[in-house]
Amino acid sequence: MTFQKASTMKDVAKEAGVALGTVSKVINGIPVSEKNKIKVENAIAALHYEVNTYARGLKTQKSNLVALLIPNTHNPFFASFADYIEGALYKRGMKLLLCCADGIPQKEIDYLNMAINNKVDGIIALTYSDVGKYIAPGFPIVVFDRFFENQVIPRVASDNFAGGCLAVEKLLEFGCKHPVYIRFHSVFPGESDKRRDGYLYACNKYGLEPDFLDVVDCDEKLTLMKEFLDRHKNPDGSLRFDGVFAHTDYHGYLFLRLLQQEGFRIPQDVQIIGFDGIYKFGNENEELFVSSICQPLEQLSEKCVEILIAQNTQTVPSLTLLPVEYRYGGTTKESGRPGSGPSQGVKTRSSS
Amino acid sequence: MTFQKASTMKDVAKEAGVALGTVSKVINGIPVSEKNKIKVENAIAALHYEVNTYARGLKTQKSNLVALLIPNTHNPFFASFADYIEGALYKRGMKLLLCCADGIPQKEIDYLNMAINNKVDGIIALTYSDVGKYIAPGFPIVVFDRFFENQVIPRVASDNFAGGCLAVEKLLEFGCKHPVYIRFHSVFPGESDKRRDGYLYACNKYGLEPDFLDVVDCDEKLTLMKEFLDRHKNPDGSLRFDGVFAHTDYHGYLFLRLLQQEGFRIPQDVQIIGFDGIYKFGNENEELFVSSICQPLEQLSEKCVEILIAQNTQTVPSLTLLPVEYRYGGTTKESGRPGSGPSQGVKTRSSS
DNA sequence: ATACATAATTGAAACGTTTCATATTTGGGA
DNA sequence: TCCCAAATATGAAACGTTTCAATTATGTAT
Repeated sequence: MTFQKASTMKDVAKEAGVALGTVSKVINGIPVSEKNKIKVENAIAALHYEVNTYARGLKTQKSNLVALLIPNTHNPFFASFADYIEGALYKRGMKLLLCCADGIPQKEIDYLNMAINNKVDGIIALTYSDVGKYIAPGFPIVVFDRFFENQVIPRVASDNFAGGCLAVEKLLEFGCKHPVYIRFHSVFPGESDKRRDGYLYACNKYGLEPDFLDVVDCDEKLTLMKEFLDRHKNPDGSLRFDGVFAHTDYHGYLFLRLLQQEGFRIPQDVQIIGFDGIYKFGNENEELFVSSICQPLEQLSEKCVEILIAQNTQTVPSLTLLPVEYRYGGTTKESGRPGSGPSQGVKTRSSS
Repeated sequence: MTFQKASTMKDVAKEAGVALGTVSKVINGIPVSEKNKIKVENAIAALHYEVNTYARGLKTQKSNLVALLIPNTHNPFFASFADYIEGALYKRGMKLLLCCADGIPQKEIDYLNMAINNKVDGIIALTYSDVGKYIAPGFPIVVFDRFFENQVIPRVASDNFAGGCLAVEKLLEFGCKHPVYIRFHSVFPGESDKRRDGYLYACNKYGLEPDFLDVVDCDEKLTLMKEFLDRHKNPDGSLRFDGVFAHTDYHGYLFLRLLQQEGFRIPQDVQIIGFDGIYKFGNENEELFVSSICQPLEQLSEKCVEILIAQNTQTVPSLTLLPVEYRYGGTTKESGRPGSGPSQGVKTRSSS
């Protein structure tokens, strides 16, 4: 268990009494006579030989390293995404370089260059800037949840449009007559813009009047929500809407609190459906913050890795959409759930 | 912006009309005549030269890579820790290899070896197994929040003992007469065990009878809590405790819900203080889940990186404790806060 | 103008792999 | 026993850096 001097393939070759090339073959699983294979394996064990990643990388120009470029891991959505990506890579013997660019375009570009310098085999990006513009054509990359002009780069995302429809349909199913949509969006376009399209489509389909708050994200979210709320109050104090489709669970949760502060009961007076499927404490056996259109984050992550790797050997679809699903989170009037809490079993992920 | 053929130092030397060694000096910031410096810089720019990490690593045996070995990033505590570590490394021009071992000892050891094989410059570990046993003496490593026999490895943690005391003192300050302690612990020892010691010490100091639920973590947390609760009910249905110090915010939150389900009001009937300082949606401008003894996670992360790097050149303290602080999270009766919510400004981290 | 100390530059060697053209071994058939 | 094709083994070259001993340029004092 000591790593005193770090033995090399040359040492192994000498110890085993074979040539360098033979050792290389054994290490890389290339057929070799049984006799020599055993000699080499014994020598490797005896010397605690470990492949030197740098020497190998220098020759092969492969690293088994993938850079994940995301804004941060404080946000539970990104955090879980990172975890699933890590797992998907680990299964394949690959490693994850974590790059948190805080959503700052310049930092995203810096990281991109750093990753390329470090000879990563590929990049999975959830960025605000159009990273495609800074990547050599053909360099393996997958973009998650974002939409850019450059159609060349493969993208993976949830079916946000279907999610927007589903949110409306669920609200209608649970008895809503007037679902509104609330959104604070980034200045950069993204796949999630389709949630709005889905909402609008569903409104049209079911003969509803679209009604929404859709502004650029800012620090005055509460003020804007309050104004929206006030605009929708009848003279008698009642509301002119009874359902909310929030662009994200977080927005839904903010609105939930505001409504509660104003004395409205959730879900009795107003039902809320968010988007993402964020669990409290990041624990999938916990409650959701709000009823939600849940993104299949684990499958999305798996897909990202799959497509990243596949593009080395084949052409991959330029857009892959995975289906979303509605899940109860306490803010909807589901039949059989009179506002009661969810599961009782409390399994925890490793906790601090 | 094309990376056609990836030029080398030799190309740069030729282009600039200088020797290889001169190019190397310019790249590594070693003094060179102004004239040559300019020639080389121009050539580098002209050829879009980028250092090859593998060639460099092969010579220097340095990678500027640090492995972070944690259970996962779903848990917001670990997720934020990872983010801060990433930031602290980025500031120093270093990169983060993210290793999520799910708290499985064998996986932790596997990752450890992988990291060493990949010639990381150091490891920051938040593990369950005693990784020190699998590391060559002298290999740069910092252990966060864990306590192992092997005193040789530098450890960083919050002052858990002081935190345990502080929790009791705060509960007393807010009017509690009988604070209990709730904990579901790992089978592995850790620095956080000191929270219990702090609780006991404070009980003794203030003449209180210690009273706690302290069992190994399992899936029956709710059942055990319910039993604990029932054991502490008076014949009239009132409780024999009025304050709870929960080992983590999560445990505090579970107990909070249970108490609420049983009809107790928080904080009027029972006050709760957790530990960690977990924000909803990982957003530090959001609410805490419960009032909490907060770990200074950003400073802790910075300290980990600092100590990891320092040990290359100097002896570092074997244990570094950082102070914790109490923060209001809605589950305590603070003067001036009659159960009202916290801040109104809603700044968000980059959100999906 | 010369000598000498100092500063700057040079390029071969080495880091530990993989690759591949060449050499050696193997064993089955005559 | 001998030959030959097929299978296996060999080790030099190359990957792109850094390092360092040797060389050359520079500038100062005489």
